[in-house]
Amino acid sequence: MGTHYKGTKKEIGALNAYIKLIRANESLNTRIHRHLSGYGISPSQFAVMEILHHLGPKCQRDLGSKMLKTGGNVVMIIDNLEKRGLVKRDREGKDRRYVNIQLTKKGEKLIREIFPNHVSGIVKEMNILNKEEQLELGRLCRKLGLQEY
Amino acid sequence: MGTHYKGTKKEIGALNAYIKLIRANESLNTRIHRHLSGYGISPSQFAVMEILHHLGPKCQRDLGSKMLKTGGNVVMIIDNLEKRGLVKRDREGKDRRYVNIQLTKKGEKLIREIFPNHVSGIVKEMNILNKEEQLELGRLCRKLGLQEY
DNA sequence: AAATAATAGTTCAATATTAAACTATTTAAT
DNA sequence: ATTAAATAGTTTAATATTGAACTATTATTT
Repeated sequence: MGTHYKGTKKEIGALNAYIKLIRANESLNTRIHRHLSGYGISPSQFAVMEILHHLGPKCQRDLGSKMLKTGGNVVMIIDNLEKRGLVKRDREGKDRRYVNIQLTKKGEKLIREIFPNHVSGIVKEMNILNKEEQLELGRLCRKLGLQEY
Repeated sequence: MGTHYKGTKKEIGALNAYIKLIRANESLNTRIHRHLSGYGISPSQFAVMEILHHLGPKCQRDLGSKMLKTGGNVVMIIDNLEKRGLVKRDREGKDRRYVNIQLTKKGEKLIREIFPNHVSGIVKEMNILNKEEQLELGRLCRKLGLQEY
């Protein structure tokens, strides 16, 4: 593990931490999303349904900013969820630019069915870290994520 | 920040740490890869070129396993790099199943040009954590990434 | 009020990504 | 040696993802 780049200690330290972060993320995500394939649902589709389930209806812009994805991407994800009858679009607010997205009955039923597996998968994976380590990981990641340039 | 799910403390702790990990990763990656767009090179293409630059020629299977990507995906990435004359395929080993991938002169020149910006971007981002925090982040991430089920 | 800015969403082209079916080659089993 | 199993790579279909150009609507400026 670790970088093969020859640089200053500061550079090597930064690269090693970064590489481990992205590898942990990719490896965890692969395992945690494995159970979704049985439902024919993609990780992005699941992410949208989870937000709608826990936070209620949201416009596409809000969904995109929560998932850190672009507008065009959100259109595609919602299109595919709508085709399967899991969410519906509604453009009836005062401001006609916004499209409100909400789960259908079918979508609500599905996310209630899937979500417990999702949680137990995450718990199982994160369990290799104790409570304090999980808190520390969260603290470090939050510092990194919050930066803006 | 944090989950809105109502569950046990253990569940909430695991979910919060996980969410912060993936958000840090997505947010960091977006910023760190920004400089690539000027070269018309995608993050995946860059990842391949970086591996070939630091470790020498590799077959597609090895590239895939280092990047945690599927075989079909590697084919596509190499196709696009090959079209631009940045890498070349070579199927001349004893075992004719393997395709050896190596940087062309043009590819080598480009990665030498891009890589310093990449390193300085990562250093700049990781700099919000001190040396000890970077080590601790690496340790925690490695534990998470190494799990196998 | 008319012109201009900004905002939400859509479309499009290019690349990424996976999973599954497939081809070609090599290795193992009988 | 022939068959069976494993391995490396390719192809295909579906979804994801971005960035850029575009439409429609609302807010701001003058």
